[in-house]
Amino acid sequence: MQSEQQYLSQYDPSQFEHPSVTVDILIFTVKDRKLHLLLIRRNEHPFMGKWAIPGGFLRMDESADEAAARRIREETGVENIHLEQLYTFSSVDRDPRTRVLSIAYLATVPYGRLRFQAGEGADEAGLFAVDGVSGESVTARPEKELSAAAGGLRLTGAENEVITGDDLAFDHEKIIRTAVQRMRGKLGYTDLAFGFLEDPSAFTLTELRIVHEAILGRQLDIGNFRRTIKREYEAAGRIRERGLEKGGVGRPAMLYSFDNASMRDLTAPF
Amino acid sequence: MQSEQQYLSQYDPSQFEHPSVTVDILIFTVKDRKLHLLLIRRNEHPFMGKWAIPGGFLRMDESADEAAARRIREETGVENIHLEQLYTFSSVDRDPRTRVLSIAYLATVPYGRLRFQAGEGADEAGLFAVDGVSGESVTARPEKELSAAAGGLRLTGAENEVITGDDLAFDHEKIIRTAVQRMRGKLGYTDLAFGFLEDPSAFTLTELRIVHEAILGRQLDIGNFRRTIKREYEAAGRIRERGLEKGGVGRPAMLYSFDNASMRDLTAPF
DNA sequence: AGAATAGTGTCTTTCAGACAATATATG
DNA sequence: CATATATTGTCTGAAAGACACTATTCT
Repeated sequence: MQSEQQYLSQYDPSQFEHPSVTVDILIFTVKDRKLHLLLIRRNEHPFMGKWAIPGGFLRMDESADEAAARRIREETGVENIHLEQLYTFSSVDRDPRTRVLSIAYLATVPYGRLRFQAGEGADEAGLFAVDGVSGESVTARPEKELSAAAGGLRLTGAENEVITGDDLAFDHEKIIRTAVQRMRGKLGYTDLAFGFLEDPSAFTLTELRIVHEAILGRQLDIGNFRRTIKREYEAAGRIRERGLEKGGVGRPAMLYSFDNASMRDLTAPF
Repeated sequence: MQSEQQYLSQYDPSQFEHPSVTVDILIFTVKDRKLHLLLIRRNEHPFMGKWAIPGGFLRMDESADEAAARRIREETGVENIHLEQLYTFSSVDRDPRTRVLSIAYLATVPYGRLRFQAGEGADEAGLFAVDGVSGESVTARPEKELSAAAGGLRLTGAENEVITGDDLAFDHEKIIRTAVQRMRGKLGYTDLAFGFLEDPSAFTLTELRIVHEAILGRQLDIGNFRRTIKREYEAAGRIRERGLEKGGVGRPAMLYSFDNASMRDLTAPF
């Protein structure tokens, strides 16, 4: 009988064929009261010239979480932002090169911290406003066919350039739709919105509301929003008053601070 | 300049090292008013003798969804059951053999349809009642360390055999906890519970409530449960009355039918 | 004063939880 | 009738949504 030691020393991982694994990161931010997504234009085959979600191959010495954090650092210079796993896309034919799995991550970045860096291949990067993901098409499985019409994703870039699913590489339209739906769904019972604040230690409730409105794609009642947030967060001691805002037009707002370390993740469930 | 055709024909997928990818399936069922999980005892290294979530390597010609469906068919003889992706576990050291990613799936199977088949390696299989997953530890990221104490997972098998995290292979304790939490979280706003009904075209509201209670691990108020279900499902035409139950003790219950095809999945979001 | 923004209060409806009461079967 | 199960109803308090009102700043 073999011991576990012996077994491990003789194990040959190359006896089976393995798929490639990439990590793709949906980098979201809020700018001009709207939800935006960072895409890069591919300058290589396949899908040369199309827009794509930034990503890269998973290295053998890093977990998917680590790979996602590394790629977002390389792509945007940003560190320590909120990052959560979204879904693993695995259709056999999703990449024409060979079998490629994609573990998709969702990142929330304050706009002020975003720096577009010329990527490795000097890719062109673009921020696109996300409109027209149907509010309720909460019904489909990500990997099943989502009719492009229903839910019609619209992305609006600089100089009002509008792109649609056809201008995206791979199955990235499907991935973007899944991500937007997930964000909307989780907004209400997670701390997702705080990841977009420029300064979580000094923000106004109006700023927080604007983040919520950008994600949901609709206006919220000012009074009801304040009441709800205060009940959920201030009563529990998770946000605190930090004195009045300085400068600006109109009545100065109360500043609040949120302890980023207390961010609830809720990645898998719910 | 190379055409896309040329590029693809010259692409060599073996230029990088690739991780192995497995699909693990958490097969849940409801038996004796309790949530149960199917585990198999490993008869090979590594973790020989420990209990594990059934799974297998992803083949190059199948998606992860297909692999999960295939494995559950092989393991239990069951087809056409509800299956959803849970999370992809990717820690570098989670498998001592080599780098192995696991895409975890969650399956909901009516107890009456479960058939234990002697697996490929004639593994011993066991159904374990799931107790003592802390109701609220909704705070952690699945891949981060979850203190084994908090949430203390307890699995009770045949003849009251109790096993804990130490008796499980790999990081499977973490995966099981993630799955149970996810089920609880999604129970309220998805159709998850219907996947456990022996006959979705003829069930009573009491049967449906027992499924909810098993998943949540606590009793529910009978009247309030009925009211809520009827509002959510009967008003929307998603369940229908199908006449009275026959036989049994006490007042016969109304039978309802649920159209399985209308199952809302909500895999990724929410 | 007027414009702009922040913040409070009130009314109504919806809904969840606790719990009581009624209905219909079997033995 | 007793027992068991199913089904309906009632009361209360919490919370969401619509909307009106007040407060504080700047120009």
